[in-house]
Amino acid sequence: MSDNKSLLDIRKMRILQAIVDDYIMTAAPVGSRTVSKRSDMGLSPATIRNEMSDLTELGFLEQPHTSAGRIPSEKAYRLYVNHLMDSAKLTDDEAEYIKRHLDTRVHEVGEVIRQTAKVLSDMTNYTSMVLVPQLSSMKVRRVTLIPVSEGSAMAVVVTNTGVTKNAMIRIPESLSPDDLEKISKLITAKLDGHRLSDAIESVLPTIRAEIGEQADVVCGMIEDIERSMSEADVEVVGASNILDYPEYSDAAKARSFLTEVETGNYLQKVLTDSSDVEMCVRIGTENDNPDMQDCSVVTVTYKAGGKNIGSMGVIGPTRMDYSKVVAVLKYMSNSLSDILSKLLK
Amino acid sequence: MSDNKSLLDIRKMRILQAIVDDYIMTAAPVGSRTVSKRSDMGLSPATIRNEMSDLTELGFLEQPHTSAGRIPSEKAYRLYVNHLMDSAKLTDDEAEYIKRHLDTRVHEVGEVIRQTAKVLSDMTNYTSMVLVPQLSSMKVRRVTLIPVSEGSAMAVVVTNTGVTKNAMIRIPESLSPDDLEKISKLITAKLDGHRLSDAIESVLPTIRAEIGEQADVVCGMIEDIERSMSEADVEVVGASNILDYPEYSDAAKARSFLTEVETGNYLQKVLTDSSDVEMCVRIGTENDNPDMQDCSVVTVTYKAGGKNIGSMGVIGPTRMDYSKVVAVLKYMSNSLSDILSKLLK
DNA sequence: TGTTAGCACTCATCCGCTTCGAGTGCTAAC
DNA sequence: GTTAGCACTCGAAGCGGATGAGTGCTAACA
Repeated sequence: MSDNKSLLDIRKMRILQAIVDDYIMTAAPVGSRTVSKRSDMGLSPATIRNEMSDLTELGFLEQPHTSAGRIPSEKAYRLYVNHLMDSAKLTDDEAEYIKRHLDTRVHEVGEVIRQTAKVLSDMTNYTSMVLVPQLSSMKVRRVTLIPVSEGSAMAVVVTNTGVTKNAMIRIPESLSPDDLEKISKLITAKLDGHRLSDAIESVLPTIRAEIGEQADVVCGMIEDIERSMSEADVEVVGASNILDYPEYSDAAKARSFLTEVETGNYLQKVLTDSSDVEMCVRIGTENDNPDMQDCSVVTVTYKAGGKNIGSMGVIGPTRMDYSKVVAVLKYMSNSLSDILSKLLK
Repeated sequence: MSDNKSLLDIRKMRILQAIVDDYIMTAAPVGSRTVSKRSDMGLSPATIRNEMSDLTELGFLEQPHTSAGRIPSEKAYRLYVNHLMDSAKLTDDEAEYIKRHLDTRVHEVGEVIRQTAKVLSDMTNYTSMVLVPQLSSMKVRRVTLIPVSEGSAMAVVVTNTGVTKNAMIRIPESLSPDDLEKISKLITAKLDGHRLSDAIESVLPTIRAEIGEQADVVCGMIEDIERSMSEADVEVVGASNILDYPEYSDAAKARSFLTEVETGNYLQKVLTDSSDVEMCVRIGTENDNPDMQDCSVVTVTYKAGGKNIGSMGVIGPTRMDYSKVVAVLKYMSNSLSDILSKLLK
């Protein structure tokens, strides 16, 4: 893994970097001549060729056929991401663009998340995804049950950070609106300050102990609520951007990508799995979903009040502009964290 | 419009029907030989050719080039939809499939709508869309305001049919949770039995008259709520199905279709515009959105308690299997109406 | 010993050519 | 009114040579 770097002398690394840079831009196999001209190393194509031959043998480059140039392997992208790419800063224009489009006057979390996803997709021209802040990590401040019809109610949970989520739950038909109001107050009193995920273990026994008769009903509701709330919501934008890239000009390939994105299962999995890693890059077959194995996924986390509360990411072809994507994501992570920190008091 | 029919004798109509049927299946220009064989009219290709020549002159057929077959024009699809197609019944298997997948035990409206969209898309292999039942047509039963953070609250509206919707609204920072509870009860009392859309005109003045001091605050909230609630929600499924059809093998074309579907503006417009027409078919340029002018959109309404409360539809290439789409939509409209009528008491 | 010019070789792509065949439209005969 | 026959059109597919980007090897050079 980290051996990769030591296997290569500086010259090989610079050549590899030049090749990856070029391939990311053009999507066409890169020849020795191009590298010789582009990299200002003052080496002739012949020399470059020798080095490229070595790089191929080492598994960093691949040859579509004898007389084409070379294209980077996944191993090359991995090295590129870890050591080679110059971590680009955003231009002033880009930073300005983000500032302008992430409207800080918006006062609803969901709206901010949607804007973030939109900006992310617009700036990178790849598919973006943002995990809506997850309740499980926050403390409950209030639970409200609203009667909807015979046997069903809507449960609204508000957290200490002001994030809300709601779900329909089934209730015994015998409960009156007044009963629900009482139960709301009871549950709020009991859960206030606790994490929902902890509630099952720590709070339910107390309730059972304190109120004899209807304890089962109330506990059942809390379990229902906990179950509904632990489902992750993901905002996805720009799925169709993938059609701009020649590697997806094959309709079947585009289709399987888009279908996977539409269902969102894998994206959700990636985002929740990475929601405690500041930055994470999955390249090609590092994705365990077969339909995503010629994509790369880059994710970052975002915070509120110094604590990770969600993550977001970008999906594109393995030949994506990692440097730009990383720069945009880092910037956006900070912006979103700032906004949410203010918004969530 | 209805002249179209009278312009054509029965034989021409049958030939046209055979051509459209064939083209819908194959997406390839249809030649006289094929029609002669497929339609059991006992006519030679030469005769068919004469008729096809007439049909071309009348604007029902088009010729990609001299030596190809003919393809139906939009005018032909229109005639086909209005008069020609045999309104297929679903097979027992298909009806069975729908029954099995529209789980009537589900007790949440949103879930039923999502299932409906999924089934619609799976059965037709086109893109489906379902308008979530709109509050504006229903009567309010309860409005609940839940404090979320300084200055903002969540408003949850429950209607007489048990449909719910919620929105974040801004509130004066001075309001306490108790104030909100009082206001909730006040608003509920005032709006109960009224349509939200009527509330502005009929109820606001009463409120202003009755409670002097905080009337402005309350009325402002009601207006906020009314605004949020009147936004239509659409569930879209199967956008990537379009890539299965050769007319969208061009990446640019597929892209503009998918982008339009992703934003959903046009779909929402179509569904709301058609939400009082039992069935509506828009063929090609009958769509006023330029990106959708080689699609067709078929919509139907659905009811609860005998009253239209929403609509759903299917989007595909102009060469879509209208007969099947219409059959599926009609069946689904009935199923969904039944389910919702029970669900919404 | 590392670098480079030179050169033969490979192979996808392009272009022009031909062939093929599906389909038309017209005419003349039934 | 219908149909067989036939010349004609034109895209699609197949073929062959030219093109050129790119390689790998060798031999000479600093």
